Amino acid sequence: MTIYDISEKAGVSIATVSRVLNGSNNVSEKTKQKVLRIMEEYGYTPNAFARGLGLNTMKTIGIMCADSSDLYLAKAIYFIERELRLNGYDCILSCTGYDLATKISSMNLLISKKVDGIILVGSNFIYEDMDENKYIIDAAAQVPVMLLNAVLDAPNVYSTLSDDLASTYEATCQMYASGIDDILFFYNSHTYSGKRKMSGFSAAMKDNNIPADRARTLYFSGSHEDIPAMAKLLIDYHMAGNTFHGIIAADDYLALGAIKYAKEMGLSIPDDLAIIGHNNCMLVSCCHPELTSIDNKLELLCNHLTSSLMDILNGKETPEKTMFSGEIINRGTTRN
Amino acid sequence: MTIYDISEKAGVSIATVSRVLNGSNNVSEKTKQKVLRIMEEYGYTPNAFARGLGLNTMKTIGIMCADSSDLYLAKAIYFIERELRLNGYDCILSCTGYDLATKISSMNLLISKKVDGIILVGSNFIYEDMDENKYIIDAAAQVPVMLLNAVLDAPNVYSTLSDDLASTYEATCQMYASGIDDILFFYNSHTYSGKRKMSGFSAAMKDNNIPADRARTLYFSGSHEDIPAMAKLLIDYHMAGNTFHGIIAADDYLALGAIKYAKEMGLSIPDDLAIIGHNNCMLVSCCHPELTSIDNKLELLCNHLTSSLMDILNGKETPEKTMFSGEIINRGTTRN
DNA sequence: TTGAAAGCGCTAACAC
DNA sequence: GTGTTAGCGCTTTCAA
Repeated sequence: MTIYDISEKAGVSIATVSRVLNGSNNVSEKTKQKVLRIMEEYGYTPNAFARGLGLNTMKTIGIMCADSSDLYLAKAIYFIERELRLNGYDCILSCTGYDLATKISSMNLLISKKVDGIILVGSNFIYEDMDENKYIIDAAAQVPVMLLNAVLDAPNVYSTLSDDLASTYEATCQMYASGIDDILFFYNSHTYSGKRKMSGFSAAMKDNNIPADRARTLYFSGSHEDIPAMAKLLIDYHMAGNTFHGIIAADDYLALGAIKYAKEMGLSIPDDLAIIGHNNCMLVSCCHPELTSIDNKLELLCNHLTSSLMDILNGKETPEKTMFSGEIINRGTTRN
Repeated sequence: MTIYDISEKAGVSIATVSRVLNGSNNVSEKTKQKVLRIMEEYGYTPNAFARGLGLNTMKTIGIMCADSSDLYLAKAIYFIERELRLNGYDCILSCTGYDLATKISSMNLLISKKVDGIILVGSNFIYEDMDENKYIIDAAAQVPVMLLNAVLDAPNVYSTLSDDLASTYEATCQMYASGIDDILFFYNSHTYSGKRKMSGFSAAMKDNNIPADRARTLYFSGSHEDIPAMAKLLIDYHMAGNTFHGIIAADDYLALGAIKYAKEMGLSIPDDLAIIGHNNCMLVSCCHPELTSIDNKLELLCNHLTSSLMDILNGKETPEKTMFSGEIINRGTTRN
C-alpha cells in the first residue's frame, strides 16, 4: 500500500495524498477527509525509508555510552530516551566499551546511518590527548554532538555537566568539619569528571591546611561492579599501614566497596570511618547504614541536554557549555 | 557525494560502483581498485536511506522494555545490543513504561520505522487477557517478535526464558531442608514470570506438606527501587503478627528490602531470617551478608534470543520456545 | 485547491 | 565485466 494506491482509490493525485499526510493546509476539508478515510480503510502506513530519503532525516539520535549496564549510565540513557521520544525522535543505542577504536567505529556507523545528532553519555569519550578526540570533532562536522558530564571545546559540540569539582570540594570540607582530617580519595577513572573530583578533593585538603600525607588517594582498576575487589583493595591498603578515617568515593559503587571494607575490618560507620559517595544512585539505600552521596542532578542534566539538542536541530542559539551544581545528600555514613 | 559522482570520476557506470560497494565478484580487480580509490579520496559514504528504500531494510532491531534503568533489564539490553551489533544490526531502544497504551503506540512506531524485528525485554509485555496481547500478534504479522522471559503462543513470536518455576521450587525446597518451615514469598509483579515463581514456591511448600498458613505470600506494589518501602512493608507485616523465618524474594531488590527489614528489626541473617533472591545481579554483593540468589543465566538467554532472531531473519528454522535452567548461588543469607 | 513531474541515491534485472 | 534503466515511495516545486 503506497501513496499511489491511496491516490488512485481516492481519485486524487499523490501530491494531495502527501499533503494530507503532512497536514498541509492547502487541501479542502472534503478531499482531506476522503483521503484519510481511504488510508484508514486500507491501513496505510507511509514508508519511512522513502520519507527519509526525501527529507534526509529519519528523526533518530545516536546515543553512545561505554556500558549501558552501569547503573548511572543506564539511568542517563533512560532519561534521555524518554525526552527524545517526547520530541518525536527515536534513539539508536550503541554501547562502545572503553576502547577508542571501537568508539570511533561506532561513531562512524551512527553517522553513516544518518542520525540527526549524537549524544555521548559519560566522560570517558574525551581523551587527554587532543588527537584522540578527533573522532568527535569529525563527527561534529556532520551532526551536533552532545556531551553528558564531559567537556570538549569544539564547533558543534555541546557540553552539559555537573560541577564535580565544587561538590567534591564541598563534601571534603564537610567531612573535615565533622572532625576527620585523614581522608582518602577513592577513585577508579582518569576521565575529565574523575580529574575534576580529584581536584576538588585536593583543593579542599589544601585549603584546610591538611598535610599532604593525610590527603591520600587510592586508585581502583578493577571492574566497576566488583564491590568485593574494592573492599579487598582497601583492606590491603590499610594493612600496608595507611590510615584514614574518611573516604570520598568517586562513585557509589566505590562507596559500597568502602562500606564492605569497614564491615570486614569491624569498623563502625560513621564513627571509625565516614563515607561519601557520588551519584546518589539507588545503591545508597541498599547498604547499611545508608550512604551519604552527592546528587549530581542527573535527570536535570539529561533534560537540559536533550532540550538543547532539540533547540540546535531547530536552528536556535544554544550555549556551548552548561554546568549545574551538585548537592550532598546526608545519610548514615557521615557524622554531621 | 553520491554514487553518480563516484561513477563519473572513476569513469565507470553507477552499476559498477554499486557492485564495488556491495562486494560483488563481477568486477575486475583493476576497476574495483580504481573505484575504491576514488571513494576513499572523496570520502564517499553511501546514503543509508536510499539503500533502505531499495532493500527495504536498514538492519535495525527494535528493543522494547518497560524501564531500561532497572538493573536487570539494563543488563539484558546491554547483552542483546552487543550481540546484535556483532551481527551488523543496530538497535532502536524504546522504553515504554508499564502502561499498555504506551506499549501499543511504541510498538506501532517501531513497525512504522520499519525495523527488521522486535525484542520485548521482560515479562510485563504479556497480559493475562489475550485481547491485550493483540498488539504483539499484530506486530508479529509484520516482523518476528522475540520475547525474553515471557511466553506467547502465536505465529512469528518466539520465547526465550528461564525456568523460574523449577528454580523457585528448588530454592524453596533448599530453604525448607535447611530447617525453615515458615517461608514468605515476597513479590512485586503478576507477570508470567512472577506467576511461575509463585507456582514454584506453592508447589514446593505443598510437596513438603507445609500447612497453608505457613506458606505466606506478600505483595509489594511500590517502586521497584524503593528498598526502604519494601523493608517497611515487611516490618508492618511482621508487626501484624505474621511470622516467617525465611523469605523467597522474586528479585534481588526485594531481597535487599528483606535484608534491610532484618537489620531494622535486629534479626540476624541467616539464623533468624534466611533470604534467597532472584536474578543474581550485582546487588548481591552490595549488602552484608552477601545475598544468596538464583542465577537465571541472563547472558545465555540474551545470546540465545539474539542468535535465534538472526536465524529467523536468515530464513532458518527456529524453535518457538526455549527454556534454560536457573541455578542457586549460595552466599551469606542462607544457612547450608 | 489540485495535479504533473522531477528528483532523492541506491539496487537489481537485463542487455551487451 | 560492464553499462542502461526501471523502479523503490515519498517530497516538493511549478503550473494550472
